Amino acid sequence: MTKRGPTLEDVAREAGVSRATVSRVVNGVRNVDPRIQEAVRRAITRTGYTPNQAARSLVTRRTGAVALVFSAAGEAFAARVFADPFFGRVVDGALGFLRERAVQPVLLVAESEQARTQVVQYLRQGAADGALVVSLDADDPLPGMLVAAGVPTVLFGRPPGPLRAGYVDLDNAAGARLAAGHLLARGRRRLATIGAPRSAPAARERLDGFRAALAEAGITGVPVVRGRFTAASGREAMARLLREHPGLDGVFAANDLMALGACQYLRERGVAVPGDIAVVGFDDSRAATECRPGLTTVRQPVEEMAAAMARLLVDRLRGAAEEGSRVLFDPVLVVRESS
Amino acid sequence: MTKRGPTLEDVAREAGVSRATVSRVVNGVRNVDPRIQEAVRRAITRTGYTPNQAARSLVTRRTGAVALVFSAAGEAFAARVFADPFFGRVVDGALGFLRERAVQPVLLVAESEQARTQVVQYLRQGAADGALVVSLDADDPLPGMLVAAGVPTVLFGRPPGPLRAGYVDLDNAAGARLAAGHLLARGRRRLATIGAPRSAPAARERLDGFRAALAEAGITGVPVVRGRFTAASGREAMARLLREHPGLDGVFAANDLMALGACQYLRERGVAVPGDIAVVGFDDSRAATECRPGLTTVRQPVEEMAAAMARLLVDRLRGAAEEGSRVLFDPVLVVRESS
DNA sequence: CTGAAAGCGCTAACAT
DNA sequence: ATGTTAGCGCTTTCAG
Repeated sequence: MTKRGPTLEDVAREAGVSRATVSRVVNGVRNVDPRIQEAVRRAITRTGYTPNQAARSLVTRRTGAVALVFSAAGEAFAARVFADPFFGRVVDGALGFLRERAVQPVLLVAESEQARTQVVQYLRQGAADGALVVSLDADDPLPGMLVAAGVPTVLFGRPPGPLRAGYVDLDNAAGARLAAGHLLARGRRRLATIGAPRSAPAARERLDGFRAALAEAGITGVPVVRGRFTAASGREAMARLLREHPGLDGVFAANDLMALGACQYLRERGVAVPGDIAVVGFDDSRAATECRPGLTTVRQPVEEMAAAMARLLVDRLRGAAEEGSRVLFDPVLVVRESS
Repeated sequence: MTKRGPTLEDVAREAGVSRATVSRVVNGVRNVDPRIQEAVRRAITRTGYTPNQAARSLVTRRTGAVALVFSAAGEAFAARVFADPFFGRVVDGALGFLRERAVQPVLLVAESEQARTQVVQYLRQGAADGALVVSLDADDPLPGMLVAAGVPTVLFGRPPGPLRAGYVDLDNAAGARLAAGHLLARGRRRLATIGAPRSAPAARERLDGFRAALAEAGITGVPVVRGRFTAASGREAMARLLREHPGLDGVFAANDLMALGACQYLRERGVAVPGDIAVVGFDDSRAATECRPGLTTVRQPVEEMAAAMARLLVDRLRGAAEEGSRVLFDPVLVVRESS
């Protein structure tokens, strides 16, 4: 049923040369007479030849593609992933880097156990040369499965345990310190935090860093309510904080979306931001700029980090980087109106 | 550098049978002695064998994967795609269907001309068996390029011209009529619309349908301001409408995100929704339920439509469906608080 | 029910 | 600088 297109053989015959020569031209190998190159090129356009990737991969053991895998369990996973600007930034960052190098990025979504198995199988079968993995849970088995399957892997965020995989990460604790310092400098002392599920390592570092910084300033017992990285959960968390700790004057949220939800809630309740309560988010995503008032936040250079992941992987595939290479980024405080 | 794993040959030797037999077992062909099957299975686990997809594809001309392509030009395309709940719903719908059939979904993003070329090349080289395409612009060359490259293709939305591709679509005009009828029934007569770029066919049908329905009720000259499908553009459009047509009592937006932006703006300006101005959106995305007040909207069953696309493609790959098959869905009005 | 053998289309030594 | 040749790992007739 699939009509087979022209092969190297056909082009070779058309151009009156051997398969090998055509292959050389196609792959841009030097040492081919310019006139013959030209003839081959014409034969290629005349026949409408396209290399067969399967045949090529079979011998080169390469595909020229790299997978970008988003992993986490849950209902309507894609709908949630696509609702969070964070992932879009990762995609933009990785794509920008890969396109330039003519590496084809393919996005894979591992939203369930079945999906995880399928994704691992797909990659272990050689559908891509390596994987960039963004996993949301510390206990996600996917990174380990990929590494065990021999797939060159680079992670967003330090893996919870030792793993033969490279990674790119932000100094989350330092970012949290920036947020803490800012709130303190603004004279806020009755602080609270909106956290994330315990399984999210980055968010955990943020909260720990925040509390550590406050502890150094003599402030302890900072309340935490956990959200799920969504604006809706930020609202709920804020509602609860307000109920249980009426005297608050400052809130630090583990990401912008939750900070946004918190701001919305406060505004609806007639609580002034930053007048009554100052709010600081984390990420500097679109949500931060679209928030009214503009959200003060800790910038995480997601696009650059994703590009760094891609670079790490590409270098490693070329043999130019170690298996466990890593790159750390520094956060920057972006002050807007919310605090 | 890539360590090559065990091959069929290795498993065959281990099990004391021929390659052909192992292949039969792996591919679930009947007519294999149960005892031999068992022996082969053990040999497979013992050796840790995984089939090499390239070798397999080379002979079968199949990959077992299907591409889901998002296409449209623009800066930070992925960031925008990921900001719109619509795409997440498409992904969830398609993935749900494909997973069950053990077809691997791979997401491809065509955000620039270069990307388009790369994507077409990738698919024409046989990296996937077919493509599900969600394209935002009527003048997007990608669908045509894919069809010309011989890639079995199914589109979201009717293609602007004749194309040997299947598609799934919503009766957008009917949806717009529902919105119009609802606003009229609510006694609204001074209506306006927030549209989308002229290049978006679906949005165009919505506006045309809306105006046609109003014309039947004797209302003409309905103002249009065009947005870009984003909440921010919805705000701007609403601001302009309010400025230029102060007496409005109802607005129909071509998607929920823009309706959401409009509601936010109205609220900030102290205009009551639906008291002063009734608002109707389109899609019934998450944005609709998260909007305050809840957004009245025309439901588009995106997940089902995406699943239908996947079914169309899979059937066609099996030879069980025609090249140009199509499926049409009916919209449903979902009344919430905004009108 | 199983095995032998012929490729699928391509790259990469190796010759020339 | 070009051609010849030997596979890459798998499926699939075709015999048996």
